[in-house]
Amino acid sequence: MGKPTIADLAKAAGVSATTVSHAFSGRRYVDPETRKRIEALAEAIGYRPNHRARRLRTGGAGSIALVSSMPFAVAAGPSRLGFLMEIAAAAAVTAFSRGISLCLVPPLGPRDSLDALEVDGAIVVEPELDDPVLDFFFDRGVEVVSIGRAPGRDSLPFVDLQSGATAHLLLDHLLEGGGRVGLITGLQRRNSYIEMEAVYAERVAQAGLSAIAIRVDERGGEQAAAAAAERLLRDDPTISALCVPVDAFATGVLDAAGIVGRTVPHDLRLATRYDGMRARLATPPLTAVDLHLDQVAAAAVDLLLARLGQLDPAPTIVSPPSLVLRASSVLPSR
Amino acid sequence: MGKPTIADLAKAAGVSATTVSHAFSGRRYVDPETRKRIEALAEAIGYRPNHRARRLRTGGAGSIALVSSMPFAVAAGPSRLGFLMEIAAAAAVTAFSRGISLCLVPPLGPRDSLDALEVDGAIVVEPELDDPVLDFFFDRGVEVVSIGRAPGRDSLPFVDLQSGATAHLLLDHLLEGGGRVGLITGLQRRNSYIEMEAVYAERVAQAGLSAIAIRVDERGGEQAAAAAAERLLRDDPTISALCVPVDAFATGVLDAAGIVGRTVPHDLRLATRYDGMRARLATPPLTAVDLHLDQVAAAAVDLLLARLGQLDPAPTIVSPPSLVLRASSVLPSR
DNA sequence: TACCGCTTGCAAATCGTTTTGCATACGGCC
DNA sequence: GGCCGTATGCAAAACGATTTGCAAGCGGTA
Repeated sequence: MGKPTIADLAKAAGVSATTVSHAFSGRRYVDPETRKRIEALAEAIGYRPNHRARRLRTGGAGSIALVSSMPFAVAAGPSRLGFLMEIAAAAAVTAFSRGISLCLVPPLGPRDSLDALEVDGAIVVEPELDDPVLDFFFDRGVEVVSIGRAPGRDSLPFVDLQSGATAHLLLDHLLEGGGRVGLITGLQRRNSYIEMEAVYAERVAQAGLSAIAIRVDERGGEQAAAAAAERLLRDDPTISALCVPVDAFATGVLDAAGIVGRTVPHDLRLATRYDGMRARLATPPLTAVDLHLDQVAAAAVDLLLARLGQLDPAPTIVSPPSLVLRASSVLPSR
Repeated sequence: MGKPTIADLAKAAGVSATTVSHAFSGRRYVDPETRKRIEALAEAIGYRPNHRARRLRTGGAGSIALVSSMPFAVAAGPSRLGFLMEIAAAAAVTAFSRGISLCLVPPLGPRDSLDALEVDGAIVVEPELDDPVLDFFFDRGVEVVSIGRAPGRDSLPFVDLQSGATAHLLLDHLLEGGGRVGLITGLQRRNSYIEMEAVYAERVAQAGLSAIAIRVDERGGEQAAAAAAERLLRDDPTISALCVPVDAFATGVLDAAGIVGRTVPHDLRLATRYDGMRARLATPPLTAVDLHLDQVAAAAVDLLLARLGQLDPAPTIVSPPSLVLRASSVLPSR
């Protein structure tokens, strides 16, 4: 016969299933001695409550989804993979410590392929404007929080990536080197780009400089950025620094700089946003921002659980972003 | 009132719940016209079958786990993160295309934190000898397959990482450059290390050379490898090439080479296994092996589903590993 | 007419919990 | 002794689907 059920355990302990249930849940008083006996017996016969039955009764799936709003692997090498996966790893750890599991959800393909998914809530990473993935979950009545504000959806709860502060860190650093500073963001309308562009416009105006900002389609990856940067650098030789938040774009720019004969950082200073392997291993290594993604991920999980009523709302603390200076933007002092 | 149930739909269509169920599952004939009506009505009232109820009845969780047998992030930067996450991304896509979802499971911490996990099966990535994670799932009666053979568990189904072939590719390439070739593997007993060491011993013997092989604790990461390599290179200046399967170790060796004043590839040729971002972005870029992890991941998902009886066993094809030559092991031809 | 087989549909059991409403026992109090 | 409140436990009703066994309708055949 199969796994022992609550009825088996009840029979063994000489009580009813109700009492067993109460003994475990504590929702009603059970004689301590009875409870002890039940617990010991449960251990002995190897009883474990059936999740499926419990969930049918109580509702709730016991899991949450982590969703990328972008293709996992863009054609030429995984672009946001590092970013997403660093979050995924941290989120999985936090989720499991809270007793729920984490489903990794690939970007929306054909609608129905996601029909199998059953989760209590979802975390969407850096949604873009009118992101279809948000509608998808809304339709299903699934609670959603985002990492990074969702443009055009002010009511959606989110964990702030503090893109404004990040933008200031990067741009101030590049601007204080003097010269003309350009900006390369993504074509998609994500909050981090929007804030970055706003701060850029403001700073450039303050400094009395003209803006040089272009957008590249994320799906083009490194190559698209390299091509765009090459054009930009040829058109405008006065550019002395570039702020390139997307790390894959930044390494593309590095290639472009090589092609047009500019040395980084001497002829072109460069900084990016996400401080991942890409930034650290680039040649030269890229100045970047520590976004504390592990904390962000943990905060997102807790925020979601709080909204689901499974956790008391206790705001997790996320450290402010901090600049990590590297050779790509720092001229060696002589 | 809540979401429509099968009873609501049945009433609306003027049939019984049974008929509705059969109309969807096709397990028994229903009049095509009736079925049409049911389907149209389902769409109209927004009926979607309740997963929880279905699962209680049929058994099955509708999801599988992907498990790392190592800490996600080892102290000094994610070492195997790239490897694991590349698999995770591909596995998620394949799993969802098969109508099941993928849970990312952090390495075993306190036992009970995994109690929430409910999956039909698990994929364990490169288990080591006596890996506790395997026992954990066996205890729970969860079907397991591994990526890379599980040492000491010959009966466990697995997707071959073709470590023998990989070893031959790397070692033959390094050996044909002449000189003495050393090997740095991991202390943990994973199949890929074991096979690599075996092939190494064989090849070195064939060539009439003496073996220089050391093992480094994976948990020490890049630094530990750098320290070990530095010692090795100082002790034995005749070493002309190193085969370092762990990518994080390989970049550590790169550092060590710099410290002892060796230029790669001129004074030391270097090759690693996993062709990830680390290998590609290192300076110089590292010769590596394309393991076709996307195919491996897809094959693992399908193998698991086949074992669960949810898929007809149709062996997925995994391309043989292929060498990716890069500057770390190829002397510029003059 | 009686019988058979085929098509189509329904009622009811089942999966294993949680939870509600009721029952029993018992002690204390007037 | 009668009454009431409290402590403890049980029976039974959900939860929403799947699946089995049975039956009605119907045409064809002997």
